[in-house]
Amino acid sequence: MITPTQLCKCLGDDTRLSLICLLYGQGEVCVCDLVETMQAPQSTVSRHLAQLRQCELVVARRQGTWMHYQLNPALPDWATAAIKALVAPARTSLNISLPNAACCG
Amino acid sequence: MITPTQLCKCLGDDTRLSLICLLYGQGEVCVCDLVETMQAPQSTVSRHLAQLRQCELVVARRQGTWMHYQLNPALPDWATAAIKALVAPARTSLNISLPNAACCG
DNA sequence: CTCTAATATCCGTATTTCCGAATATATGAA
DNA sequence: TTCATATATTCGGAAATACGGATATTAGAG
Repeated sequence: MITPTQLCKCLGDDTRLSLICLLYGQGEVCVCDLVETMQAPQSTVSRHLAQLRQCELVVARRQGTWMHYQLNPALPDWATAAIKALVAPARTSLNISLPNAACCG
Repeated sequence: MITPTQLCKCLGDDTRLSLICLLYGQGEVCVCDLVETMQAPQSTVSRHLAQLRQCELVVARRQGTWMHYQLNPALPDWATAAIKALVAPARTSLNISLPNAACCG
């Protein structure tokens, strides 16, 4: 189970917090869309997604060659509350819009 | 003004999150009490307090030789909400009780 | 099987962060 | 002024973290 310190460590990085912002309220998003929206190297995005998966902040589902990520719907309430408080100001300060949906249908 | 990434970085360390837990809901606490309660070297506590001050998560008031710290009462709402969500589980996972009040009256 | 696309992992390097002893600063008392 | 106490800062080294190109893995198509 994730601890508050671990949650904050995970969210205390622009790339990872951006990913969380892109996933929040979006259901599933595939990696190629995240890579394109963030304009970051694929290996960077994938590495940070792995870290978010390890902390169980996100869950992944494979569909053919694509991987679809979403926020873990089973997070503890305190984690959900903290993320909810952070997403709106993070979207502003990191200049996050909605994820593109160009790669997979 | 603090950003969500900076807030999370600040809280993503056991020592600093413990300090926030000790200050939360306590009004002012002086450094000597924080040092004694945390059983950490004075320089470590002071260094982390300086970092929290720099992010404006806490404010300090000098009274003679003592410094009294408290949570910044003027934090943005989103930061207050995030901290509020984290303090209870952090107190559990970091085993934080109330600060001692032994050193200054 | 081979080829291609999507994603994950590896690896060396650069940067950041943390630590705590030692030292510096600031204040009040004598 | 000198001394003692409380706190802050400095410093060098250790550990953790981030980066991104190169490579590996996985799955579907042909």
